[in-house]
Amino acid sequence: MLDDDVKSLSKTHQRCSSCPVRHRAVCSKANADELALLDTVKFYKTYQPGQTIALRGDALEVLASVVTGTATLSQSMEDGRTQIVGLLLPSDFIGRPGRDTVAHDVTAVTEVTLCCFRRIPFENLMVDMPHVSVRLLEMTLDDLDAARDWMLLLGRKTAREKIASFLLLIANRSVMAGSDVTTQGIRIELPLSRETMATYLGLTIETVSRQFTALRKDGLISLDGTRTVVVPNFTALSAEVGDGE
Amino acid sequence: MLDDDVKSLSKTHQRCSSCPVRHRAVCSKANADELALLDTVKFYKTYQPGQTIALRGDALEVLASVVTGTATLSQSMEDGRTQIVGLLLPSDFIGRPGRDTVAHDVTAVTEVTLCCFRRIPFENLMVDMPHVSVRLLEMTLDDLDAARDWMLLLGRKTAREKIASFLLLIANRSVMAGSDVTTQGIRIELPLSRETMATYLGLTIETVSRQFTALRKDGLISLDGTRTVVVPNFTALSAEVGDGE
DNA sequence: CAACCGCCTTGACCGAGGTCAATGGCCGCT
DNA sequence: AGCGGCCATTGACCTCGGTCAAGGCGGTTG
Repeated sequence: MLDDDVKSLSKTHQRCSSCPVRHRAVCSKANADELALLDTVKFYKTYQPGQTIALRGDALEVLASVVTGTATLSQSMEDGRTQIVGLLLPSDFIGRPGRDTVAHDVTAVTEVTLCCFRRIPFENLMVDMPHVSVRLLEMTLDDLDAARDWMLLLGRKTAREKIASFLLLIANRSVMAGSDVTTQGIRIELPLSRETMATYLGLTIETVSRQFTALRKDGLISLDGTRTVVVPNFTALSAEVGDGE
Repeated sequence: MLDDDVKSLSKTHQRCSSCPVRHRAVCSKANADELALLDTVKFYKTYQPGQTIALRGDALEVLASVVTGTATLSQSMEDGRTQIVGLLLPSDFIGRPGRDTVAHDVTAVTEVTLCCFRRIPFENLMVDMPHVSVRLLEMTLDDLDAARDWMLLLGRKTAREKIASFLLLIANRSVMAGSDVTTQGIRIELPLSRETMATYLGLTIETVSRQFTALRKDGLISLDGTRTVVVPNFTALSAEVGDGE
């Protein structure tokens, strides 16, 4: 994973103390000693939008935390049908200790910066970093819950419910990140194109588009350009999701 | 979780040495000391087919390994639409250390026997059982992979592909468990009713039924009663799955 | 042995969402 | 300004799988 031949990537080393995901990533519970250990094996890499970060079946040499940007985890069939099985956002962890191949394709959506650890040294250090392994188990359990919630969406929700669920997911996140909440409503930037959303939601691009216009005509959202959505009434949109949030 | 008031459950204590899942469950890497620790907090419980083992939102007081039988993990919407998000088979682990509520409904499909651990003592013991925590992380990562594979099935596969995938899943498992492989083909017992399969595959019961007859008419399977399937040509059925197995 | 019940199958119909194709905006480039 | 590329939207049509409804089959009960 993490192809070394790519021209566009930069390698820098940053202080953990100024890291934007210091308090949420796999290292969030690490003490000073543990951070010092991590520091000995970590390095940064940057990927451009659309760039492949890793392919299913590749040798798994590097584990990483997302520092900035958005990436996708996806799974494909031979005929090209593909399903995004996870969104990777800042603080999310990529790769699995104890495995030697990559399980899913990883692709950069925006520009992505990773904080990387070579796998073998990281695994060896894990026994000396109990807070890191505990945090990793915790994050993996969270990912598992998220994956299972998404299974309900993929298997049972209608197109409209899928779009509403997705918008609320992004809205919740961007509110947490401290974005625009005005009297006009909540203003959110979509990190994904229509096509990527479709791949995430198990829909086609046309259906995504049609549902956006349907929600707009029903007054549940308004669009400012193609990537900015204003949600005037959060509760009204929540009612479209189908389940109890 | 694990309702204590139910009449039909039995509580026994068994020797780990004769446990059928000793080499695959969360305790599989435990040494003698660790097993002795587990022994101090473990007890058995049995549930009848259809019985609820735990409900989403319940206080999570007990963690458990499935010893025998089949159970489902499921997620429901207010209007009753439900999706099975995981199958629990012998050696699978239920519950998550570090959480205090149940995340998904757990239901017995067949008679189920669990090897239970009270959560708090188990969590406290975890620090003294490194092999158990490592194994738990490993199993959780496997579950996550399985969940993500299932997302591809739910989001992108046709009804026929879903059924074929499911049959191969069960076939693979029953071959591993050492079941009937004759010159007539592989004989498999379905652990689930049509309805439960439908809930697992994101289909309706009618569609499941129709696809079974379609596969039968195409000579890919033959049915012996309603719960026994014979697969004469494993490779031919594999071709119906759509992806590279 | 008839009545019943749970589960499965089959048929007729319908509709949500996929497919195919044309059109429209936005932006950078010359 | 004009052109071309990319992405999004819209429309017309079709199909897969859902819905509704009617049996069928096997096992159990009186």
